[in-house]
Amino acid sequence: MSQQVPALPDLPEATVARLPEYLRALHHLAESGNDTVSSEALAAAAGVNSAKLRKDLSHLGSYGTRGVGYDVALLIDQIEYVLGLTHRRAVALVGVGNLGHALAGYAGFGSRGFRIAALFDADPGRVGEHINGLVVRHIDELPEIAEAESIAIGVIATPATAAQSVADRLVAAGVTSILNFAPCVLSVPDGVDVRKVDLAIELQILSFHEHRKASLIALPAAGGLTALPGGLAATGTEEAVGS
Amino acid sequence: MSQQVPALPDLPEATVARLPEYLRALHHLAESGNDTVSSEALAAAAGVNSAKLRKDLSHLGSYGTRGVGYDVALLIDQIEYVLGLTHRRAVALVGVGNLGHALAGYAGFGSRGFRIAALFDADPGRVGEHINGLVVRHIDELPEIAEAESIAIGVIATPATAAQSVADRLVAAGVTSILNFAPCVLSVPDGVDVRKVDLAIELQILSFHEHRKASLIALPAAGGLTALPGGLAATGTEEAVGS
DNA sequence: CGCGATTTGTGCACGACTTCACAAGCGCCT
DNA sequence: AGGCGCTTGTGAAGTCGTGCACAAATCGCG
Repeated sequence: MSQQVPALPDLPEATVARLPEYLRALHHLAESGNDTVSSEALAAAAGVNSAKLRKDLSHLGSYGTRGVGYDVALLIDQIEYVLGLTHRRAVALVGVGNLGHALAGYAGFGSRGFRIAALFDADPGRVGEHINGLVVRHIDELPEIAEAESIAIGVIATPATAAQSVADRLVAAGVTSILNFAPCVLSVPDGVDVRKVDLAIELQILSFHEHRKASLIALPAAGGLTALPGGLAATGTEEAVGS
Repeated sequence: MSQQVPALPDLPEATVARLPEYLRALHHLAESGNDTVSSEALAAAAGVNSAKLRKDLSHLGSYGTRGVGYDVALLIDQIEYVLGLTHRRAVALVGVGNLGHALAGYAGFGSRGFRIAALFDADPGRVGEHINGLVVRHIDELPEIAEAESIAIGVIATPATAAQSVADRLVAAGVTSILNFAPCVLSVPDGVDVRKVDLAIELQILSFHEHRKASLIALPAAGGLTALPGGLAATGTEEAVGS
């Protein structure tokens, strides 16, 4: 018939979340001159288990060669295709305060498939400011610019109080994916994806582990000993990069 | 007989990751003058399912009242205790570039249990700079300052090339939790926790969903299309969002 | 040409997390 | 006091993700 390759396999979310990590590791390997890589080596570079990596890659059709490994360049193409990175996606950044300023200047976006196509803010005092070669527009201009630049992804870096309203305006302007840095829950229509990054939450999670570690030390090996699975004590045989 | 408060229950990781979200929602409710809240209402405010919320809270001893709900103030205390937020934790921030600068000025840390106690950079040109009331120190000073300030949490906002070396120095200085913004895998000894935030990865995950949505629209019901490796056909069939 | 070394792809069992559904508990009203 | 409505806490079932272990496939070499 016509096509062999499935258009876009339904990938497990967990796999999707790891593909970018593999991609980064692969680019690194390619720059180091590697043509092929084994699942073991790539897994180590990406900080995961090799079986998991093979299963992840198998979901997207598997282009490895048994006894040899994966072709680095081919795998890069594969993953970039699946992630939709075959062209640069235009991104709108709303909120040019402290964090937004930094995001606007972050080189990592440009080098990994994205182009910040427009900056917006609601504060007239900020409109007109030049950042990294872009001029800050007023948020009222969002609809036209989103249309003109084919923007489908928006980043919210405003205070939490403004975030929902900005999200609504982004959606109205045709944005269907939002990355939210504001510490609040956004409600959006079906079909719009939201991912959230909350810096304080990350620290609070670490704080929990600090607290737990401290309390474990405070309570020596006395009575309880509880349900600590097997001998988590001193397993010298550690090799995987922990995380 | 003796202990009223369970030392520290073993919480599922997924639960730990949601507790900060509940906490934020609770603070919001408290400011709005609510004394009690039902699991349904709190779940909505935190963006989760109410059964999940109840199960999460039940893990930490459950202080709800049937027929009424949860006491907001009590629950805040409970969660803050479990997360180890009963005192402000000192944080060291390494790397005062684009992103580090923004993080140093981010008010959300201060208002949610953390105190940025020191800024470090390796670039002598940056040492001495004042940011938000703090002076940037050279990274060589890390050991003494970490000791003096009892710093157990470190944030890495350096380029990827420097991140592993910074992590090693943080660990050597007694840091046991690291929040890593550099796009690379860190390897650390057992007992040290690492969390990673990669801004480009978040966008790439959104990009995948964009790609999938676009391909679903492009393919009404038909089978596959899409050329793969050899061609990487520059599919001009991408969205046109504004329609 | 066949053999052994190597590495992928995957069936399967296990564990973690989610969701449903409901009994048990609590306060309020009569 | 007793019943009723509301809400929590949780058993149980279902879903998802992980990791092991091994057969299948490929390459290099004698």
